[in-house]
Amino acid sequence: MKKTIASVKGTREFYPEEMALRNFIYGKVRAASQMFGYQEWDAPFIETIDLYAAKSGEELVKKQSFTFEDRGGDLVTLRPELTPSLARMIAAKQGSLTFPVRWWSFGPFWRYEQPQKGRSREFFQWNVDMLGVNSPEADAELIAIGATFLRSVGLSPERALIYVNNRRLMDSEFDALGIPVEKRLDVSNLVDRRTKMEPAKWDAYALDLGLNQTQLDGLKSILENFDLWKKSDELTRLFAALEALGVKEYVKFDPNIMRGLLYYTGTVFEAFDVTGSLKRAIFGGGRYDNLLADVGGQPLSGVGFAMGDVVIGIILQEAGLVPDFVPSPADVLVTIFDESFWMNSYALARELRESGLNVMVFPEPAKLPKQFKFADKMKMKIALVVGPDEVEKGLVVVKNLGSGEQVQVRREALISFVNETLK
RNA sequence: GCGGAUGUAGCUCAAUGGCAGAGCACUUGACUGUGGCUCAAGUGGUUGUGGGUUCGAGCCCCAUCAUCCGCCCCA
Repeated sequence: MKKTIASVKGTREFYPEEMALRNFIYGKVRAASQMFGYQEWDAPFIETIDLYAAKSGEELVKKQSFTFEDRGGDLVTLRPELTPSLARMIAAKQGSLTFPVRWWSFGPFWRYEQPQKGRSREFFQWNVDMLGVNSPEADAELIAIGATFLRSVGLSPERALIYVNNRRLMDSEFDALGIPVEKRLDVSNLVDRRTKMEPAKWDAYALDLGLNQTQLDGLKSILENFDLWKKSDELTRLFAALEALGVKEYVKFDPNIMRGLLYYTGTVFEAFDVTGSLKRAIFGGGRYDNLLADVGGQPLSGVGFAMGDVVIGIILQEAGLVPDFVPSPADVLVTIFDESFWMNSYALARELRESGLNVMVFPEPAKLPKQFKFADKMKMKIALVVGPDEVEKGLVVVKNLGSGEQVQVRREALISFVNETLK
């Protein structure tokens, strides 16, 4: 190992190959968002710690945020999530914005966690939100955007599913069991852990939280009742809308989906890779009714979801859904025959560029085999040679690097010939 | 914060406590106007770092750093 200064723990370096994956995801995310008429926006990457202290969980603020003192002595934080910034920005212009607001964003976030598979300290996240409409149909639209994205990257419903539940439905079920309001958070965590714990231990944990045996049995029957949604008007309307939107096959009701965030009040949903080894959610979101009022705005209901780039990137790669990496964005290499023809090649490259082609010229005279080898490694499609014979006769050699065929073309016909070859 | 594993050439990895190696990649040549295939030669190392044990450490011991996997947490 040479002595090099290491990158910061938990960050990722984007070599061109990784950058291509990031841009692939960004392109699909943008397409899905824009297809539904959402506007792109962004917030500051650094915020005061107070913004998160108000509403985000204590764990997030105290242990998982990159927080430091600026030169003026204020505590600032690299943003760990976007929603508080969204709430502030909406609240600040609440009187002048045209509602419903439909916004999407894709940008960097930081969380000081232990890096492992599917999780890094610096990552990109897609956020999509609609504010100003409170209806199951609006919830369905957000879910449809997520499903549209999954479909667009080639993840079929056999591969990825969105599980849906509703906080209000669960609350009324918990009421019926006589589970008091102050135990809701504990029960919520309990439900979240059900798939991670052995059944006997989970039972013991439940009783330990203060549930009695009748409540435990009742809870279990709720969590195993996949027809429970029929009791909820909201979910009945949600599924009708999902069918009309053409994404119903991606969505399943699951009473076990709770989501940790405190601010969700109605519909909640999470997408998972059904077959893969990765147990982490692809994206997740839900309806939040109180967020705007909590940051000082007028009460305003919203619904949204977020997707990190790390998990979806791994899934797409493992599923072979990432397009082949093309090293060079240029299709054409102009070789330099020798020093006396150097400027000749530069001028030829310029001429081709001005016609709209992406053209790379070898940077200096070198042996032709070396230049061809370079073009081959960069997976370029065409190499051009202008040597003494060609200049004398007004020709250019066009070599098709895929087939190996090469022909001499009159210089005046070069651009149309190259364009034809590239088709 | 806790636990497990791994650090040797640019990459993937070998090497009973006894001369630090292979494949791929790279450079050159076979081939002075043509890449992929083949063959040959060559370049490339403070074995993550710092200590210790030993006649002798890539290997054993201690510490430390980094990476990976899992737990916790997951807004």
